[in-house]
Amino acid sequence: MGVVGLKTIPLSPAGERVRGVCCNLPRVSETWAESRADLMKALGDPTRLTMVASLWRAAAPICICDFTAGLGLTQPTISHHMAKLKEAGLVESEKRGIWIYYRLRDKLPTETRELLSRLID
Amino acid sequence: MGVVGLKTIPLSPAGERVRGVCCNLPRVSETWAESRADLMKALGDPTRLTMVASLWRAAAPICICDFTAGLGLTQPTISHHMAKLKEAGLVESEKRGIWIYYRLRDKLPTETRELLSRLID
DNA sequence: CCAACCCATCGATATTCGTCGATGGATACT
DNA sequence: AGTATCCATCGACGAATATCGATGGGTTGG
Repeated sequence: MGVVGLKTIPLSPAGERVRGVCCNLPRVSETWAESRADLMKALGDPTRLTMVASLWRAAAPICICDFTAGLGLTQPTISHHMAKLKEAGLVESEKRGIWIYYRLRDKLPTETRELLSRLID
Repeated sequence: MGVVGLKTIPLSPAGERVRGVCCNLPRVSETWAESRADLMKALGDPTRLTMVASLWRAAAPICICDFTAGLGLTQPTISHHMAKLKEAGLVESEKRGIWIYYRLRDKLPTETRELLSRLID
């Protein structure tokens, strides 16, 4: 439970595999795979990736209307994507007057931050 | 074309935004977003991410049947996921006898390799 | 030659996803 | 008060996706 992997080493007379015998996989944590896949999924859409890259590079926080103007998409669509980014823990928001300012999350985990750095820079 | 971004800087008397005026976004290449999002999408599934991590850590190449045994999924399903990884340029295969051995692509782009390193290690 | 194994592909199905229009709440300008 | 702007949410719809069973082509061992 929690780890995927299996069985014993495959055998063979001449170093070849044996029919019907599948060999052991490196152990990979299921919870790790779940959570990281969720992050990748959040970044797995061109619109969302563009938004993240914009926030990554932006000096000042950005509003929904800015994205709506910049990418050729409707306001509900941008809002929907932003909600996904927020749900993935990548983005935080702050309401000021009429606007809601979005920025990359301040307390981003180091791994995530470095991953974004590799991805965007 | 090819770049998303826009317009002029927003103005305000007291440093605040002006209604109806959306400000400029940092420039993000569309082709970049498309291709990177495709990569993220390939990694955006727990099963595929587990397979990639296994291949990343594996000393020797792995067969479909190994994954079929290790993850609780059908052979067509594993084969389907592997095809997506190959289509994303992450994986290459070599047929030897009955088996088809899969491994992480040898000539993986440096960016991609470093990204996988940040993601998995 | 036949049986067993490995694998890709096809067809089908249920679910998720991206997008839009419509609606309504909140805030601010006149 | 009335109007305009910003935004989240809802409902809907088509497209993409993950999964399976069935099928068939290769390859090997008996």
